[in-house]
Amino acid sequence: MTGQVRTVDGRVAGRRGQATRQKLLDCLSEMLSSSPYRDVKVIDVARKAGTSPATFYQYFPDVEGAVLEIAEEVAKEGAGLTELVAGRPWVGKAGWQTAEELVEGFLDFWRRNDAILRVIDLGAAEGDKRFYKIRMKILNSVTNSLTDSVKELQAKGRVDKDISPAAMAGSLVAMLAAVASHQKGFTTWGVKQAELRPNLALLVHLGITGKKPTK
Amino acid sequence: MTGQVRTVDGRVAGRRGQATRQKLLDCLSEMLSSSPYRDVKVIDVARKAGTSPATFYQYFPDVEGAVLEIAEEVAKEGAGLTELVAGRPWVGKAGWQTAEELVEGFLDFWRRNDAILRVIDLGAAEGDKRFYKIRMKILNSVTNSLTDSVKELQAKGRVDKDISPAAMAGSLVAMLAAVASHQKGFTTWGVKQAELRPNLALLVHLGITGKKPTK
DNA sequence: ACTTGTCCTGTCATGCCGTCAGCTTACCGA
DNA sequence: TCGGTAAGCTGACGGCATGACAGGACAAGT
Repeated sequence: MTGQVRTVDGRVAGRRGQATRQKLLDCLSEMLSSSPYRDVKVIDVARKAGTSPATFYQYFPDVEGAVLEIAEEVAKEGAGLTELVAGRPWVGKAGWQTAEELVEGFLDFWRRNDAILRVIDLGAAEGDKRFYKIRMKILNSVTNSLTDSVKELQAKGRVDKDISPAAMAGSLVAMLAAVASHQKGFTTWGVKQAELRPNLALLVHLGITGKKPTK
Repeated sequence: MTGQVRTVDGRVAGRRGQATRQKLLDCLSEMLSSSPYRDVKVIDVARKAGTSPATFYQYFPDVEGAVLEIAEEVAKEGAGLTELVAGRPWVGKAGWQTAEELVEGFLDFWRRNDAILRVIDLGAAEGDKRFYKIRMKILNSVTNSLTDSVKELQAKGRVDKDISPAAMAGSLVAMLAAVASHQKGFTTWGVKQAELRPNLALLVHLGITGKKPTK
């Protein structure tokens, strides 16, 4: 498990090579934000990076391979989302704040990386295991924390025994992800961000604790 | 607004032509279920339909054009989802049943059409207005009904005034759509359908009425 | 059989894909 | 300073999908 970056044909990449590789990744990332995934061509990425298509194929097997690379990076960042839930309280005013900050943090993360997350989502929905795994990695950080929170509340008798912590957490996280990826849609449809976030927080709070929050 | 089906070059299609066209749509539909959208090629669709690529281009400008066609059909079917909410009660046991049936109906609809809905979702998320419009058409049928339900309950004083009906309905519908499109994901992850549906119904009920259901 | 209009396909220019051999560049030890 | 070696890059090529066109096949009416 060395951090060795290798080319497709097995050579180890040096300083220059890594720079080129990174530049290709950056350009691909940018292209994903500005044009449909389906239309992203190797030749365009290469041109944008000021290199040739052949160079691209030295570092990545194909476009999807490069996308997976970017996705892994985002997944690493996403692991930090656990902080939004782990060890936070779910009672009283503090509980409401937990819900609010979770929503806030989640939506921001999604907006920062929306292009690549869209592609991950599609790949996962289409049944590609690699993308599915990455999606899990990102969402699990929050889902698992939320699942634990529910279990804890159940143990204390504050939440009904008959709800499934995993299903509840998964549903809520799926909701956050879906709303996040259609944020623009909501706004053009007439729902303002200012209305959206409190509502999501309310739903999260209701789902986890089963009670209305005390603001 | 005649129902006239036309070829790309303007001629009206006859019986035989319409049959060919429909066959191409069917084959495309099938291909979308079995392979990633990105990899669907005109030549494959044509081969599967027992015809030539040139024929495909007589009826559709490109793959996306044909996909939009299929999407419109699904949107028409989706309009019927209003029935799951319109005029249904949200109090007592009947309220719980409304929530359950909504979840059930929604998930079934999604599973029946998951391939095309995935593509619509992607197109919408990528900012394509045509796909966005279609997505709205499908989701609005439910969202608007739910929005009305919330407004009604607010008018009766049964729901807090400070929640935005549109944001709440939109969030819940987005959740249903997201969970639906990752149904397989949930199951391979260890959450059973039998757990998932009641949880979703619970969340819907909580979101709309603000109260736990009486089962 | 002939005509007319619909329907399909063979073919072609174009452009992207993915690979390879071979050239250039950087690093290093003598 | 000077090769030697490995990293890094690219031109060029066969292969395939695209999208356009003209012309052949076919059904229906006369």
